[in-house]
Amino acid sequence: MIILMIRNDYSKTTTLKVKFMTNIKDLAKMANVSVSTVSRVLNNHPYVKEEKRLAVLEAIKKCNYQQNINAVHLSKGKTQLVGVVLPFTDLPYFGQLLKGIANQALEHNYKLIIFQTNYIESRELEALQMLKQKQIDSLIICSRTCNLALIQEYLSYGPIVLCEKVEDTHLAATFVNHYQTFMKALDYLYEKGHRRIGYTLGRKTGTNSHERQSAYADFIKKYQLPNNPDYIITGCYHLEDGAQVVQSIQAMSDPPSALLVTSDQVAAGIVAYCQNQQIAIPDELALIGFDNQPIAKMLGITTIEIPIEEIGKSLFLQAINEEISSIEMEAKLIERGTV
Amino acid sequence: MIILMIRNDYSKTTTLKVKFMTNIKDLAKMANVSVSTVSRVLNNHPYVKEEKRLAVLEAIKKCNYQQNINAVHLSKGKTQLVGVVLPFTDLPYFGQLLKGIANQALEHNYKLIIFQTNYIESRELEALQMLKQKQIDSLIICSRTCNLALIQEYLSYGPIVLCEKVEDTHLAATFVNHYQTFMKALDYLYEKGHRRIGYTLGRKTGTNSHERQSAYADFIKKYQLPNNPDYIITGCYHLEDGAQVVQSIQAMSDPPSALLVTSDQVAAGIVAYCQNQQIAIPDELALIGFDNQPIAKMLGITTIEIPIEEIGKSLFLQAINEEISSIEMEAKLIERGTV
DNA sequence: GTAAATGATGAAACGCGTTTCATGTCAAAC
DNA sequence: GTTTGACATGAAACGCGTTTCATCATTTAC
Repeated sequence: MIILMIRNDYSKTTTLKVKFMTNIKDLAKMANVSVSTVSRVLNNHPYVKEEKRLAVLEAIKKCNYQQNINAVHLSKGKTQLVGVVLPFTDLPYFGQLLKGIANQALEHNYKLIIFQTNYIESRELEALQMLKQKQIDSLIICSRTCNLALIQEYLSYGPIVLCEKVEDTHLAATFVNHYQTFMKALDYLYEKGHRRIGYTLGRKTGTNSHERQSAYADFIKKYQLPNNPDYIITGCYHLEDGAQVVQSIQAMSDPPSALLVTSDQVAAGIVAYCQNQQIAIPDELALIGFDNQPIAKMLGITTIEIPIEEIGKSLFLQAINEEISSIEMEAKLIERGTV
Repeated sequence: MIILMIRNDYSKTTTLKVKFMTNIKDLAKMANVSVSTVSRVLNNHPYVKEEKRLAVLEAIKKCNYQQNINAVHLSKGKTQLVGVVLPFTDLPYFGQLLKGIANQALEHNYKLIIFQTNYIESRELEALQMLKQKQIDSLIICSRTCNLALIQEYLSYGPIVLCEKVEDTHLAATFVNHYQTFMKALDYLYEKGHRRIGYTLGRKTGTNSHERQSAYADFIKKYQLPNNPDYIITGCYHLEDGAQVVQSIQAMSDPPSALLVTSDQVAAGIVAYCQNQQIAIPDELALIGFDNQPIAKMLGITTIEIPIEEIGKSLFLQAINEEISSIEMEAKLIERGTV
């Protein structure tokens, strides 16, 4: 039930307020100096006599002055704002990534503006537009659905940083080599005797998914394993998707004996549902998750650790740096009980 | 291991670019109209002859024109930006809240600017400053550590919305009645025969924690139960804090038989650790979580459902509305297997 | 046929800082 | 005693749209 009480009308206050806003010109008058001098004081520039500086400072205090930051932005052509494009804010992976970015932003006195896209291309475009419009100084794209070429068109308006492996471009990026990582995990399962290996993905498209797919393709070619398209299960993002994964496996005549899972969340969902269905892990079904989230530790899920916060940190630093760099982060297999 | 390759220098490009930026004045010249007319076209105002409109539109296309949004902001005194203050971005609760806010922001053509505070007061102050500086039109404070009086000082600069019960003020808010909810849960446990009931909190301070505390105090008074300060365990935010909770309970001579837990995450951590320690749930320890997250469903945790996304939605709507309202959301006990 | 309403359009003011440039002062340098 | 460099300061240009106001052209109304 919702209880609603209307208590006040805000608008009246606003109209009045406007007149009372002091600007730099008023300050100049009050302190008997020029606006230039006020600006110098405001920005801590040298060449202001202590006497005048104090006068300005006093005027500022007296009238509760506050810079209109929009004027500053217009004037400077910079906003100290970095855009962050990410599909969802409620997936732990992106939550942590954002945390890593946010902590650095704080340290460098930048603010973040969030574009939650739900993987809708037009929203990514909006973010790019804002770069062009100079509302943000640079843009971090944590995951995208739009074309790489499109992004490149906007490169001249400010740094754009990606979280995926990009070749031969002027784009900065921090990423893990998902091909290599996935291959390592597959090899590990092979060594452990698995020959029917499946995997789950979030979405079919996207660089990281493609890398995983091509690693898998190379893997089955390498060991001359049969290619079973059923073994690829997409649309797995959340904990609750785990049940569905197990169900679709159960429906197979020749189900996989091991699964490489999108994230630890999904892996946890699988573990839980298997417990429910009395499917023994790892004997009947082996699992490797991704990210090494707390939940993986809790449930003893073998996983691939990805330094998400570190990546976030790196992404941010690239966003505010002129130099374009490409940074690869190392992922690490953490053996626990699900293989 | 990190591989870094410096590929290019961005700065050269920027300096050049500036000269090539077209502005509204240029457009006016190109289309042979006044800047006012260009502005009218840009903003879809009436009273422009189709002929001129087309001329302007063509000029826009021809020179790849893009508004300098900072100039717009300065001129209009609005930014279509809403600030969101939240302590952490990587807690599911806040992730979901943000999702609810973000979805509405999108729908109303607003962007969000995130202030991750880690509960550091100065960062909350920064957000308030940005309201004063007009960088944001309004501010949503999901959780705060600063004084309410401080917030009120900034109220004249724009709407501020809180996510807690506030009395007798000009502050808008959407919240759940944590006192009532907590009491309901306590009563429920009492009915089920529990007399030694403890609870965990994130932090000791904060309105919501206080409400829970005072509900608890009233509860034990009502039933004349002993007041055992050990039964209150603070600092519980994450999954992994669950283990510590169980450990501290195990160390008690007279441990609680039931626990009201901060969040489903923490409850899940407790469940996992209890499984580990072979503590039977609910027989040896009953649990009620909060939020009704997927993990609670997965693990069969009895919990209090809180419509987080709904709250987020409401918070946003309040943020962009002139009217100041106070909206209470209903929480619901969901019985599962941990009581 | 004239008054009134409506449509169109541009000049100029406004929002508000930052930064460059020209000018002036004063002390150290030779 | 004059040159030079460092220190100080203000006027003005600049960044770029939005909006008001005045003006003029058409319609519509009666």
